[in-house]
Amino acid sequence: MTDKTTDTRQQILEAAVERIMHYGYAKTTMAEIARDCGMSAGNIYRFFSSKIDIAEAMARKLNTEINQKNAALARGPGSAPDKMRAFHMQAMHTTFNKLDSDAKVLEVAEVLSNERPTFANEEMAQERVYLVQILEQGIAEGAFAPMDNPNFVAEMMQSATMKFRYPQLWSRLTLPKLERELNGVMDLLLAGLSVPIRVTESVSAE
Amino acid sequence: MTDKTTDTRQQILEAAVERIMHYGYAKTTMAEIARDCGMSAGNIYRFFSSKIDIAEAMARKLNTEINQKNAALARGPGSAPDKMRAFHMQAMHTTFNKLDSDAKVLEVAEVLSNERPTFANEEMAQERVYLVQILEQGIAEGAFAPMDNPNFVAEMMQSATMKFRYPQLWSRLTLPKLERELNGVMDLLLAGLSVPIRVTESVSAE
DNA sequence: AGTCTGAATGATCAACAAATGGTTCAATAT
DNA sequence: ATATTGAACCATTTGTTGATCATTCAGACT
Repeated sequence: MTDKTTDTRQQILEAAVERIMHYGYAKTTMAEIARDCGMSAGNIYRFFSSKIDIAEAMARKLNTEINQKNAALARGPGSAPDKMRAFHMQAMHTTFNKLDSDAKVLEVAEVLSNERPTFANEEMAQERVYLVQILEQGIAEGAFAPMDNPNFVAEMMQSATMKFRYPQLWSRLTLPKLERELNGVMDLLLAGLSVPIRVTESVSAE
Repeated sequence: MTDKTTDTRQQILEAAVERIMHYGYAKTTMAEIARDCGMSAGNIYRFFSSKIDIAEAMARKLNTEINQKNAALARGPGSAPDKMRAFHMQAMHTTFNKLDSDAKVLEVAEVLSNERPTFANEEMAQERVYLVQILEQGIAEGAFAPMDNPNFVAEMMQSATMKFRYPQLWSRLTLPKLERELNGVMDLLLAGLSVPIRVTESVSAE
């Protein structure tokens, strides 16, 4: 399990995280990471096929923590509507604080979304797993009306709360104002979930 | 009413629109606009206090048309929920087509949102006037539950549909996919509007 | 007086040169 | 054979210098 290869991969990743968090992605060079690990730059390519791959691995690691928090929340106690609200509130707070405290994370996020467009989609899909759990709990408890396709509804919840994902990119609102807005939007959405939804046939089905 | 000053202002604005639409904002110089009007660059400043002011006037003019379409839609026939859906669908289509057809408009929009941050807010507020009209019609007809503060609810509708305002900035979705998503979100929101909303007290009131 | 110009100013931009840094790979070490 | 290096390659970035352009304003024109 703990073979040398994964060990070295780990070491490289740690060195990269250290530097990237301190100096940023662009300012961190492969040569520096290599020096920190006592190897040559070329050798890194036996463990990661590119610099952006290191960033992706780093982001995956960070997201593991978030996913665990989300899993705990989805599985934990409380009514489904409360959990749904808390879920989105937590997501907003997490990104708000991350972007607020160190801009280095933002830089990595931007580079990743440019170079690895599918990565963000994966994360969204993962998040939906937990949203669907909450939705299903709500249906079972009678708080939400039954629905054909919980995953689609989860996607709609994500769409409707998009503004609160990258708060400081859209608006220069303060956290309290964002909280009030998100609560307002959640009021509407949760009310919507409590009622059987008349599904619209697409204007232009594809 | 038609004094010379406003005439000249109009002439400058038209010349600017012509050039900006053709060559873009950055590539259009004050000297060129002045030449088109048969005057010196310095003289423009007797009519507009800066280049960005010209762009703002231009955007105001464009938005007048949009506002008229919105007013017509809000006042026109149809049930409130249908109109609410059509309203947001129209907004999405308008920006999608604008950004798709000529990137020049996007450039002006970007410069404006940087240099005149309050301008976009004004537009949003104007749009809300029409949203409130639709909401009030819906309440009168019984399609929407009564609400304390229609303007706040209109704001929430705007927040929840933010993703569909600048479609190509967020996602690389095609128009049909965006339509389906927006319809899904509207299904949720309209269902929410049909039910009396339990208003949440802010987690951290400010 | 009120209008307008064109030169002066300073900030931003473009273009080109130099250096940097991601990536590859033939040679070397183990 | 496998692991590692370091020089070489080329794309991107950085630094520098010379325009260009928005903006101002002292004076000219009416």
